[in-house]
Amino acid sequence: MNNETTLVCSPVSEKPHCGAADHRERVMGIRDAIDVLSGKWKIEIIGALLFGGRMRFMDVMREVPGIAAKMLSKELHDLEAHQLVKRTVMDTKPITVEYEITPYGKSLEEVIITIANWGLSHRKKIMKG
Amino acid sequence: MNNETTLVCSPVSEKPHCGAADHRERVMGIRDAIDVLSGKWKIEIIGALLFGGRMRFMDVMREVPGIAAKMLSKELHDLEAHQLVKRTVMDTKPITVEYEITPYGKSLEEVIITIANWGLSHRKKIMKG
DNA sequence: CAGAATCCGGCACGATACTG
DNA sequence: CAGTATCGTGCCGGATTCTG
Repeated sequence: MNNETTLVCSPVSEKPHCGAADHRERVMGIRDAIDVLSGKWKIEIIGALLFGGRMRFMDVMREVPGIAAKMLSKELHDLEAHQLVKRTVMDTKPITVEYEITPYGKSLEEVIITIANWGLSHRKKIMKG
Repeated sequence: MNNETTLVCSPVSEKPHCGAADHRERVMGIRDAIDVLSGKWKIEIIGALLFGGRMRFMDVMREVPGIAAKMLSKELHDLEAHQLVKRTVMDTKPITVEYEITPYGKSLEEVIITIANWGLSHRKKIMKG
């Protein structure tokens, strides 16, 4: 995963007259999205921040059960590099840091909700057997 | 990844009267969805099958640029185990196999489209910046 | 053509300990 | 509290070869 905000695929070389077979574009879109959201934790973290609002490191840990501090730290930095999350350091007595979704990160809300809803219905289906 | 169709999280223990803090459920949903869709390729494969319709192994390979045969085979089996994809063996002279999205797999269409669209707009943003 | 088998490197992820 | 540092491991995923 690059720190730089690059694209996975090279831009569309040519698209003479937008005809059929533009799934190619969709595939590229999927690839770019996966690139940003890859891994076991990113989507959960964004979801937590999205629905929990601005919160501190430890709060995020609580909202994302099972994640290790190192992972959370790394993923948050990745998300910050992609401008999806904003980090704010408060100089209180013991230093506190707050994280929140950026306006751009908000654009992921629909994606997250859609995924969460599907997961929930999938869970119900599995539980019924 | 389990072969069995299990859930990552244990079911909701109690939810007295659906009050606040039900992001917990959403987080569980996200986790279940990630579990099914994890990895670098699954979403792309589903997308290809969703928009490309029933097709053969080699066609899927063409639709998912860069994937190795082993990966594609493995991912397709995973998806089949989760009942998202159906495999059909035709006994032609050189054996051919066809893959297609199941009705249940269709339920992922909204998810995939949402992701693809976000990825596309993200791509545009990055290219400008 | 559709894949199974094998080999292999890297990194995603985890556990623990330490710091300001 | 909010992290870094360090160490270890599994498995993800790629390349290649073999089969029916």
